[in-house]
Amino acid sequence: MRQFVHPSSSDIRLESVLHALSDPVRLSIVRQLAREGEATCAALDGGRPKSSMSHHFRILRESGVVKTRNEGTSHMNELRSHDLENVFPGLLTAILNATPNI
Amino acid sequence: MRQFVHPSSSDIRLESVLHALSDPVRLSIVRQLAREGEATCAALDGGRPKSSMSHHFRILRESGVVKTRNEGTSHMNELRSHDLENVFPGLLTAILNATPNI
DNA sequence: GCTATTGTTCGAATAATATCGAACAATCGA
DNA sequence: TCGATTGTTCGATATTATTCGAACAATAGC
Repeated sequence: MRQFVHPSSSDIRLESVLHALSDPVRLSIVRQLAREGEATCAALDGGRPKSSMSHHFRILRESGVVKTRNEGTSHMNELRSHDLENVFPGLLTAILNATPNI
Repeated sequence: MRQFVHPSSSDIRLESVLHALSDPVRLSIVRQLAREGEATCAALDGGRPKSSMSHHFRILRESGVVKTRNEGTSHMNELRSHDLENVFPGLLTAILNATPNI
């Protein structure tokens, strides 16, 4: 529960971002973060076990999609929208504009 | 070697597209198709075994990224740029604009 | 029809991911 | 300091992907 791995902007790889976002659970996390700005892990778990969510947050973090900071006992997550826009202009926007499957 | 599975535009799912493009081999196929317009499977194999490539082309086809048509004994592939643009505006452009990793 | 060419399909081995309970770590408040 | 709360890490299992040789299918040309 110590320091998180956050790649620097220049280390964000397109394949990793696409892989991170190709999972339904993670994509829905990202959509919710886009709506709400930031949220704790618990607020995003949708009833899933903590260990599963922790895994998904790690993938999102290590791919460069999400930034996590400590906030007391909880962890606050936000999208790295600016960094992503710098590295892959238009990508996150296009993904967020896509209609979620019915 | 008969009819290929090509989802209709409305059946193209974002997760599937992202997953298809999260693989380095498939991403490089897509980049090459974007440059050259269309190409046969053989022209895109980069020396890899045919069975491996056939697998990747299937993923690209079934996710809706690529359209394959018979052309004699060979198969001609092209990006479904228009369909993708309609369903996920800006997505393919953003991905193709991203600099390939060095 | 025979042969060469181009891909697909099958099958099996290997690798990578996902899922989740249980144990652990860090912080807050009483 | 003792719980309670919030996540992470570990370990084990299950599912899914990747890779590739070998066999098969379709077409073209002779």
